[in-house]
Amino acid sequence: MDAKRPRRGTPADTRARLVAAAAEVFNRVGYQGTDSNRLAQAAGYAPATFYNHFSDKRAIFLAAYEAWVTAEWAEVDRLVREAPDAETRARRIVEMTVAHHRKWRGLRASLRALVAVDAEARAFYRAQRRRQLQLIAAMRGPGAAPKHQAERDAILLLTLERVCDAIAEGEIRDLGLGVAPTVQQLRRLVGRGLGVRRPAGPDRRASRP
Amino acid sequence: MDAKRPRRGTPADTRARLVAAAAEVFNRVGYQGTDSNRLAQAAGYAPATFYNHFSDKRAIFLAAYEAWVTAEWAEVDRLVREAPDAETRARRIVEMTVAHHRKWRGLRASLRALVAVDAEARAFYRAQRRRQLQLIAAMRGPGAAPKHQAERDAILLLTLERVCDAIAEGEIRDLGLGVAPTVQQLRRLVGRGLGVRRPAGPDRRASRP
Amino acid sequence: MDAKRPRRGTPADTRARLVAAAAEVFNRVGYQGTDSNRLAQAAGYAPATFYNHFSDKRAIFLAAYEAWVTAEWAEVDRLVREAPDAETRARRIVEMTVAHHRKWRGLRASLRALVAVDAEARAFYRAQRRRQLQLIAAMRGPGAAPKHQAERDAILLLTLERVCDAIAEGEIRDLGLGVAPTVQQLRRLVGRGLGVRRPAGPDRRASRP
Amino acid sequence: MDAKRPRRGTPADTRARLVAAAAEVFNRVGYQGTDSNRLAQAAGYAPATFYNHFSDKRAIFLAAYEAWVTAEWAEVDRLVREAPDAETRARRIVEMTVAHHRKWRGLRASLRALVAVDAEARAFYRAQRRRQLQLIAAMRGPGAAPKHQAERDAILLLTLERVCDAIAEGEIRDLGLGVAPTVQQLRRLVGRGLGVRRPAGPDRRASRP
DNA sequence: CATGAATGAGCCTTCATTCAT
DNA sequence: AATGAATGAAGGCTCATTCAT
Repeated sequence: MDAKRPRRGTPADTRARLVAAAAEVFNRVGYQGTDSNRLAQAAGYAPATFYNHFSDKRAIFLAAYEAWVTAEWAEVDRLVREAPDAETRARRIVEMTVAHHRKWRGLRASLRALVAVDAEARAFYRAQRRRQLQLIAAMRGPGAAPKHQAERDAILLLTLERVCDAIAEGEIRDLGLGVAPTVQQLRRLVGRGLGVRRPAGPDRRASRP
Repeated sequence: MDAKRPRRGTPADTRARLVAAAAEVFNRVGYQGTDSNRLAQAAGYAPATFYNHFSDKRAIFLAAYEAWVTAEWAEVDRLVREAPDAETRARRIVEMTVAHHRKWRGLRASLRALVAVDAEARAFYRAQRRRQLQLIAAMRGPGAAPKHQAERDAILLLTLERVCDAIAEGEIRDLGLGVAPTVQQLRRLVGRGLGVRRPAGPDRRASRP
Repeated sequence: MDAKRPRRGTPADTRARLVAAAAEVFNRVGYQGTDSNRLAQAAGYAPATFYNHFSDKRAIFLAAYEAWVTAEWAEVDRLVREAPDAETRARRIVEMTVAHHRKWRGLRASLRALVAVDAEARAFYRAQRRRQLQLIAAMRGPGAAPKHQAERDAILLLTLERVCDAIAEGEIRDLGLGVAPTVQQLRRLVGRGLGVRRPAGPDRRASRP
Repeated sequence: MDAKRPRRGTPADTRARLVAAAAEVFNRVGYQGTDSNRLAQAAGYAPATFYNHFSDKRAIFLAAYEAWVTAEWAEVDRLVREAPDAETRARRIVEMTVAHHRKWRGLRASLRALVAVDAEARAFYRAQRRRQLQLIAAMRGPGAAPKHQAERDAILLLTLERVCDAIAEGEIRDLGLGVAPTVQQLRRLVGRGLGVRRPAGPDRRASRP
């Protein structure tokens, strides 16, 4: 686990190494499952070095979360811009979210636990959420929004997140459900939520009398 | 917070007092926010008494969770049976879920954190989840289920839970959204998910050609 | 250094053992020279036991100081009451003070250092000082006090203490001065300060024209 | 508190800046209340620079103490030489000592704590003390000294110091005593100790038969 | 069964000091 | 000489757990 001694780099390098190592450790063993000494060691540093860069464990956790959120958005943004049509866009968003949540499931779980208990973490988390909603609104583009569109968006976002967590954490599989159909349903929800007009087809709702 | 000395009752009484006190404490300060000595003290017992009834902190937490889930289900069950029609049923389920999540938001947050990290807690949680899905299936009644109905139900359940958590934790309010419209949307989702046939009306979907 | 495990006594016994051991350790290596773990170990206990009885190192230090001051006063009180005449009384007070300061010189040094830096320790110390001045006033008995008697008493008390510290710490000896003559001068000062009327004799002052 | 970067001067300049900054910091927060990194920073240097000039924290403390003692003596010397008569001299010595102790009370408190615990600091302190006693002897001038004059001088010096500390630290005030009367008594003691022959007057002692 | 003093392993943090530049 | 990032040993304190009563 311990990296080689990378003594004497720029502070920014050291900080980045600490954050990267911490993200990996938090993701693997959880926020409560480690301590600042181990995080330093995982990055190849001595305990005190940690405190030259972060005031405490929470601070590095929020830094790791921020890095993660930034990376995720950069990708969402790219996907949205490159998507040839709305349906592709919805599909890619779901795929990307599932992949991200799979990779960072431990970090995400720790995040929610911390948010529940720590006011500063909560504020930070809410700020990210607000930006996500703005991104969704931007995707839908200008135009007369139906009533309660903001609340609908929030519900969609929470659903996407929660179901992707359930997939990532193996909850869906453990319940004897299929991941592929679940993802398919998610795509439908996201497509509709973002305004995809679907053609008539083998859809349950469309075939109703 | 410390209860008066309730010493000497049946062991079952002691256990029940410990669980009740623990539920309250966990809900208030979180799983990580307390320790077994304090839990015993909160129930009016000495530290060692705790270990006469539970192997460790996780055990009492799961007991508290089980009690909570049992209570919630008893109420859901009653609501469902007493509801005069499907729409009322949906409304009551949402209201009850919001209320429960509001009251036990701290306990729920701790639960998810523990589930993410602890295999036994996870198994326990999954078992509860399975029973919830069975209950939903039972509500819809017998009959040919459309394709992927189980996955749809799971998504609905997760959405209901996650959005109720967001309401309970103040996330909706902090995002500048309305709780009432959010609840209204939830009712619609639950109503549809459970098979309510809605009359034509001022609904966006209904106005499609 | 470590005492045998005296497990399971009354809390008061444990506390008393901790205080006694701490007084000895503080006196030997100073307040800064030890830590709570070592204090517990010196009394034969585990680190955590310390914190069952004291909130921190300062708390046990003040407890040790209080015990010391109480013991010293009990002895002063006895000496004063048993002394057949004022001169004997003065002699005994000086002797006792020298002996006490010799025995507890390390503790006293730590006390002054702590008082300089810690407000609570200071308040505690001042309270003891006030009682000492009251005791001196009581010794002199009722009657018209000359002007500024309180200030004279305070100076006398500080002088007695400081010179006894100098004797106890070896400062007098290191300066090439005699301890016996120093003590003799102190006796004279204390005797006069407490109102002894000395007969004419081979005293410098008495021989003035 | 951090000084601007004064880099590059003679080593002696650097050393002097470090000592001056350290004296100020020690006086404010005590010897234990700071560390070598902060001392360097307070003087505007990097941590390692400290170790280019001093072997450890104790060394710079003793340097600061030496500078202080030197300054104090230079002033005492001047006062003594300029004083028109013995009474004025006594008054000025007391005033100066009070002022110095007021200004440097934190440094002095740390000094005594260190002297109690550290042999080298003790030796250094004793050397200064010896020179003070020589100065006092010189003040009194040549001539047949009464018996135990050296011990009397030491007691006088300790009394002066200790009472001035009590004034500087607010102990006198906290005990409900007057600073002015205390200073007045000190002047009397110093005047007599240094051989002032006081005229008959409203003094308690003078009224003796 | 209930007690409660005692435990010991270990987490969080600091600080005097070093070393490559 | 000055730097400043890095260090590692250790101090202060906590907590899940035990055991003799």
